[in-house]
Parts: sequence; structure tokens; C-alpha cells
Amino acid sequence: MGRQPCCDKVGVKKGPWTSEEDKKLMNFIMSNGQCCWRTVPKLAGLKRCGKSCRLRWTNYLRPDLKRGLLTHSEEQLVIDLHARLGNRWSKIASRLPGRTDNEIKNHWNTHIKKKLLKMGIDPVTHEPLAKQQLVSSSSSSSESAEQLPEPQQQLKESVVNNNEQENSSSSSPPTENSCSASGDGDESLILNSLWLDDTPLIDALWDTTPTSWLLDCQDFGIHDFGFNCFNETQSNAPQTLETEETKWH
DNA sequence: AACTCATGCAACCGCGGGCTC
DNA sequence: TGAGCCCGCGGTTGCATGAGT
Repeated sequence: MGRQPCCDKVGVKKGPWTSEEDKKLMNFIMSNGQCCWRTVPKLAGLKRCGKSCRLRWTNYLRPDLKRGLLTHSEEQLVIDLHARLGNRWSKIASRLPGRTDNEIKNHWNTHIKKKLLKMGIDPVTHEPLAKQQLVSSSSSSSESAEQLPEPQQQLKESVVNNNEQENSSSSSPPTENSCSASGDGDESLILNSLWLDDTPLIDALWDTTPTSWLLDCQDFGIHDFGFNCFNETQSNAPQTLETEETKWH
């Protein structure tokens, strides 16, 4: 169907926001609340499109936003949620108070992705890269997985064990990616369990993390990246965020 | 000091979903 | 039921800044 542009392109300003514009938008939202973004620029006296106003507000001006780098445990949470949800940044962001989908997406693409790759973990599937290469390069034979070198074999077993545990526990649903072959039913279970409870996961998640198999990744040099503190942070992540963050970065 | 390259972040764009009529 | 509209999402781009040569 034909779509009208989100705003009149003529006379609409683009590019970086000035502090004057920020002030206008901030004042307007503060006094009128968030409503009908299409009308916001007009009412607030801005030469911007509503979309741009919404983005600026949600990604930058919102008073509840945290600024600065993601903490260690926030990163861990992002990794785990990404394993469950894939690139659903807004869903992931909804579990991290004060963080925006854009921020998380950027952080994923610039930091976490690289760290995972360096560790030999596919950032898309969250599976060990070595394992994937073996599987893909040796046709569809299931035997290939049995012939993994020792470190990869340990990883594989770890993954299997975790999946088995998760499959047998109603309180910790299987990951979307690692169990992608199990069908849509699993995903709906995951989503149900995730979204029925809207409280942020930041404090509770790592007790049952499906990426806990990363703990066994010592042979991939994980200690170089600070993953050796997974065990510590599982039990008291929020309390140790700042100190762990310094190790991590 | 000047240049190039890499990195990180803010912002834009196009599309899909949901709602209304 | 389907067209029109708006909002929100995810992918991508562009620019500013820092590091390296």
C-alpha cells in the first residue's frame, strides 16, 4: 500500500541536534508528556519530523537514561538475552533499565561482537566457531561432532548439558538459537516466560544463564576478557559491577 | 605536524505491526 | 475487509574523534 512520508520533507531539519532544540523538546515533553509524535515538532516549535523527535527523546533526552558504557553485568545480560532473542534490541533494552535499544545495538556491534569473535564464539548463533566450522565443512554427518579436539569437545558437552538442564526446567526456558531445531513452540514458551514478567532481569538472570557454558571456555583465552569473573557475578552481579567493569575494560 | 585508518556513537531510513475507520 | 495512518523496530550510514604512521 502507498505510504505517506512520516513528515513533510521540505523545511525539515536533519542531522545533529542542537542544545536549543534539545531544550525545546525536553520542555515540551516535560510539560505535555509523550503524545502523538507527529504533532510534537509543530507544537514544540521544532523543524524536525516526529520520528526524529521520538528518537532524540528515547535515545538521549529521557531523564531515566543511564549514560556511559554498559557495565560488565549489563554486557553479560545483553549476551544472554541476545542468545535467547536474537537482534530484538528493543526487547533486550526493555530488560535493562535506563538503556536504549540503539545504545545496546551499537554496543553489541562495536564491543561485544568483537569480544565473542575473539573468543571463538559466533555472535549470531552463540555457538563455538570451531564447532560450527567442523559441522559445516563435513557435510551433515553427526559423527563430526564426536571428533572434536579436546577443548571443543568440552565446549560441546557443556552446551549439551546446559540445554538438557534447561529443557528439564520450566523456570529456565531453552535458548532460541541453541534450540532452534525444536520449533516454534519453544520460542513461544521463551517469550511467554520472558514477557509475562516485566521486571528487569539484571539481578536474577545469571543464575540460569544459557550461556553459562561460556564458563568452560577457558581454552579460548576467556580470562583475557574477564569472563573468569562469571562465577563471582552470578551470585552478586549488581554489587560488583563497578569493580568488575574495571577488570573487564 | 600532517595524513590515514579505525572506532564509536548519534541519527536516518525503510519496513512491519497494530489500530481506526 | 481493507485502506490509511502512526508508532516503533532493526539495519545502515555519516560524522567526530582517537590512534597509528
